[in-house]
Amino acid sequence: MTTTLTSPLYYVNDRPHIGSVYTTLAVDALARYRRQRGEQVVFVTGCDEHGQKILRTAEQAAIPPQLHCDKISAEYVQNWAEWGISNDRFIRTSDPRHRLIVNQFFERVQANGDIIEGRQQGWYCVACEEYKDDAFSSNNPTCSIHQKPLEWRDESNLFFRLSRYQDQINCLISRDGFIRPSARRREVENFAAAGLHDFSISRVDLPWGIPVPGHNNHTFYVWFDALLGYITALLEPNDPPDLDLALSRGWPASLHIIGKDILRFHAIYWPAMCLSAGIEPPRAVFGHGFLTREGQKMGKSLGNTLDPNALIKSFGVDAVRWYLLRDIQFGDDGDIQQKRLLDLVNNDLANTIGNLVNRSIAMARKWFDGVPEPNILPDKDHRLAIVCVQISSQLDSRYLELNFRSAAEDVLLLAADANGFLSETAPWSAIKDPNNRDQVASDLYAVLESCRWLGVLLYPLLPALSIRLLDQLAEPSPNWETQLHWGLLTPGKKLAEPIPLMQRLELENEL
RNA sequence: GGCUCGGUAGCUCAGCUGGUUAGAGCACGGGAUUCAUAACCCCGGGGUCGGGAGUUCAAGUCUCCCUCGAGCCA
Repeated sequence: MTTTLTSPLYYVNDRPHIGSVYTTLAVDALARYRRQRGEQVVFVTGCDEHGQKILRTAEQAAIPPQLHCDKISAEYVQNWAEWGISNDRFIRTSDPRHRLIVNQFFERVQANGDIIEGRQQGWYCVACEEYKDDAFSSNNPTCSIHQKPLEWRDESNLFFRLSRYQDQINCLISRDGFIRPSARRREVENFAAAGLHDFSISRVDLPWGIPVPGHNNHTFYVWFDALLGYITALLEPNDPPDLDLALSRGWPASLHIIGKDILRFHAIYWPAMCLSAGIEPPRAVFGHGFLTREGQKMGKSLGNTLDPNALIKSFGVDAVRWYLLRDIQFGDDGDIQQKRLLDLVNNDLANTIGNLVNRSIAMARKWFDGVPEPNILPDKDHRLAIVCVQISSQLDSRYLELNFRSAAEDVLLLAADANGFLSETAPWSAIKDPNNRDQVASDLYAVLESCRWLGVLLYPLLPALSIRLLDQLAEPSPNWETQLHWGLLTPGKKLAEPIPLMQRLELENEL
């Protein structure tokens, strides 16, 4: 049984920005969690490369569109590598195999009688790649999102008969857990309740797209082919481009994680397309919120965008990843604040967790030359053992809810408990009396074992830091199925000198 | 214009089906400690829960009106 998780396929109109990093980090955390829980995960990401907007961008740069796409998608690939993203697939919709999958899919939809010819008239926003229904009143129509003039279009297109799926879509979107978070469900329901209209799936005289079989001059509308990228992506590297084969590799997707702006495409259009082709719709769609920066929308015109590369350079991957997942309720909008990023990273990662590991190993080395070996190992009733087990079981429901914030807080609780335990037992005082040596050994063992749990539990949120932590305990595996048992840390084992897990960040210059 | 979501300590937010003196983290102030990355631990100040009216023995929690913010649809 395969679990397919997807990020959006990012539009290559522009370089990767913090918003796509955010989404992808979240999918990554979930994917890592699911893998640790023993699931066979296919984590899909990639690029959406067709459409008029891409063509124009390439024209402006005076390069062929394919070259433009190659450049931008290469940046994405490199970016995800730098951020440590564990995607299993990276699909590009200009991939030749994708074209054949789209054709096969289209044949099925057409065979089902859901493709009709029609005439599309209206004001079109190239930036949105969408017709705007509300522009007729104005005599100088502009796109409310992009503040750019709309273009009048009057062309005969192919339409997908979305209207036939009204009932099935109503039923699907009212299903509990299909649209998440549930707060966004109503919005989609209202849209559907207003009546679903057929939508055009082809463009005329737009060379940068996949040709529609049997219809000269027509290429597929970007969205039609882009969504299908989720299925093409399931093909393994040497698979022939066969739709059924692709589907057998992990369809239906367990979850599409996307920004709230494209919820409608994923919750209505896409499932209807699947139904038409006789394919099961995705199981669920999660629309997360948008990020602002210091209280302001980010945008190129405002000149306040955050460059992902600059973030890595200034703070490092762990710090940014922690901050985004830890401080912003996944689903809600969130505000990125530099001071808060520094505060939280320093408090949580450097002080609470990093220092705990550091002091524990230092004590163990100083007095026991490694992991202590008490006469009786602390057992499952030890207060820290109870906390470890309780928190790890709680984490399952956190990830089920995609509540990364609470997951992070839970893990933090364990570190705080271990710190509190150290203050209470004060090994540094107790050790002065030789009679206490065995008790100190036992206490320190419990703390080190808790550190090991910390490392394991932290893995989905902070894979790099998790591995660094476990390395210092000479316990390399973050596997949740095998490692979440109390007492696996080998007594008597030598430990190397601890290295701070996370350097405290200094407030240098504003980003 | 219709609809959705939100407005709780300086900041980010918890507060389930209404019920003891409204909570957490960060920030801030004080204390304790020295194993540790001046880290950890303890204590504290700080909120008329956006505003108003109503229902109720009792409302941050329900109803209505207003206001502000984000968004969907026209």
